[in-house]
Amino acid sequence: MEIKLSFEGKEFAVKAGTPARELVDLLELSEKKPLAFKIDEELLDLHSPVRHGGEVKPIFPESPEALEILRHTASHVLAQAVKELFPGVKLGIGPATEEGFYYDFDYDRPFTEEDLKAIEKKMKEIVKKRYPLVREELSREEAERLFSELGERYKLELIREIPEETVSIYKQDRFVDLCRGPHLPHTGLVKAFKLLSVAGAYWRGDERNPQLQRIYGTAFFRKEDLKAYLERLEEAKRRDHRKLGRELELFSIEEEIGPGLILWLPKGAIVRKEIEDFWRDEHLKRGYQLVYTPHIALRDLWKISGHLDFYAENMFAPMEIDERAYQLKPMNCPFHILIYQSRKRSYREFPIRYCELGTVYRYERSGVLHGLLRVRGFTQDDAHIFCREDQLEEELYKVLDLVVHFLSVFGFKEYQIYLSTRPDKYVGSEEIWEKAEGALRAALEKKGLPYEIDPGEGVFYGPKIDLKIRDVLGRFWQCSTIQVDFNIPERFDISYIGPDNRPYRPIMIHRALLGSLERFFGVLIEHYAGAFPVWLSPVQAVVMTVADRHQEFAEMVYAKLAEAGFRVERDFRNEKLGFKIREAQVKKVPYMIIVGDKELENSRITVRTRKGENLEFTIEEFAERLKEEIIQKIIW
RNA sequence: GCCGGUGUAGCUCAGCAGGUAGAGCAGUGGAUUCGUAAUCCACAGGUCGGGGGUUCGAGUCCCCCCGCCGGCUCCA
Repeated sequence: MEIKLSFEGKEFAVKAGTPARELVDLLELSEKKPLAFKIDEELLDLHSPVRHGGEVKPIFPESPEALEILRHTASHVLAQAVKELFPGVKLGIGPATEEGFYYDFDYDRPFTEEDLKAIEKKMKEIVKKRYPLVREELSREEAERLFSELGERYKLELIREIPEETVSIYKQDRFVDLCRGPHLPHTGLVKAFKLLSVAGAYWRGDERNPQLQRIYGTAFFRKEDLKAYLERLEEAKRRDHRKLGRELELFSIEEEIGPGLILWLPKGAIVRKEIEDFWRDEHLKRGYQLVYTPHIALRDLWKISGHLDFYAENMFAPMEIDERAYQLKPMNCPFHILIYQSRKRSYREFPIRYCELGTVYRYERSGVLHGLLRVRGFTQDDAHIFCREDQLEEELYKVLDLVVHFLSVFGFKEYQIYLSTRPDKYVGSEEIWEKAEGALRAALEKKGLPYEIDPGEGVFYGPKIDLKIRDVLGRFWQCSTIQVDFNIPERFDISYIGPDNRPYRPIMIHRALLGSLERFFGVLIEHYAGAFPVWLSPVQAVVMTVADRHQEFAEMVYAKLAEAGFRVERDFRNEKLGFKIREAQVKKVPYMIIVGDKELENSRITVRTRKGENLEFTIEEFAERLKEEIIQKIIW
């Protein structure tokens, strides 16, 4: 059978099953050395047979697809090295990932740091040998025989689940692996790689399965790229909110209090206060009503809401008071529902939007806790919107609009958006799910936000939109979530009176924009590397004297700024100026106001920014600048 | 929860093969009055995560527990 290919406007035909490497000469690419081809979106390495026609795109080391191929081959090199060094080791899987690659191994003792070094050394030898990768196709029986001879029980398990009759394997030197590919032509191209860590990982990600040892690494075509990546890791370490949180005295987590419970220190609390003020103002402006609700409620409330059926494993255990069981709240929704129900509602009131910075407690398994990003007690910037079905789309649009507004104020302009659809375990009719999913989709499209579908990942009570924000290092963090809920209105049997004087069931939207103040704060710290914009800075300016004789003037400068409402501190200590500047710099204070002889003389102040620029102002001019910067929420 | 690592002064860390703790920074006191990232001197500060055990003797060895770190599973 002939297969038609096109490349740069020219038409070619090859026999089905022709190895893709023959295309190199056919397309006259031997000079440029492609690593693989893409034929109509299907990635095909040089080892694989051409089976489908279409537009051919050669993949070179610079192509974005090439890294994935490189890393996949790197994982095979890793596996070969491990098998040679540790006979008896069993292979799991070894794919490329976003940032690198890993391979899972089953071995009778844990791998150590030293093992990693030895493995790396062995890998370098394998790379040096430039072993060609060879692809073979086997029948399922042949493959089963091969891998059972090799004692690869996990591979056998995989083979048994492959629907096709033939499977492919890749060989290099004496190493064989069940693999779909694609791979590099030979191991010699895996030049810049590094093993990073070992960690436990359950076979097939299921905690009922045995736990394997996963070795993580990364690989690039060029040494410079590897170096840049490792530097980025270092940079991420420097920005770690747990480290900065301690250094800048923003928050702390104390063993005596318990894991996952946050103390907001004064410097962190002021940042939170600014965020909260902004949040409340924006909500009130947009027709939200502010509410407050308790931290605990009778267990029965959680029965009605369904949380005990669907969410019990995430809730703190009940406590008994006056012979009645109470539980800490993991969510705010039941309370908002009861506020809704506190009197009869009319369609004229709609939409009703209740918002609350509500502190919730969720039991998270000990191993998942992480600084501010994953905690057991946190404050959601929560809101519940009650509306009619015909208002749903409009309300969702407004919520999206508000999210984008909020996030961009903090400097987050890029998002990954996921629309999660109906899961296996759900309440409500299929029809209503479809309607809600449609409304979410329409709102996203109207707002012009690109999104992906996350099938089956919705919460049991309704579909949702999750929004992940990209920080300066290119990492994504989930904060915002917008969920439609058809469960709770039903369970609480809430209603409103329509124009025809008959009761109707409202639809409820459940949404958090920043997600939780704790997590958002953690992300912000890392995003700004602790150097907050002026409006958020715990200390906006420090007035520092050069010598004691400048104190009087400095005190006046301080008083004026403090009276104007700025967060100013005094550093009149008997220390050298350089010392004071260093300290303010380390604390990431945006403005350092220097008062010495010169300033006294001409009644102006010298202002050093934390970026190192020197500016000169009258006090009034500087106050004006600060004010503007705060109002505009300027980021620098 | 699971696998691996780790836990010494507020912070960062040293403490070799078991002989009853050390540095820098921070803190306190003093001297210095010095203009853009660390002035000098002195002092104080630790039940070495907790409990049990081995030993004449344990920060160092063994066991149990707790926290933290890297992952897995889960998630705002």
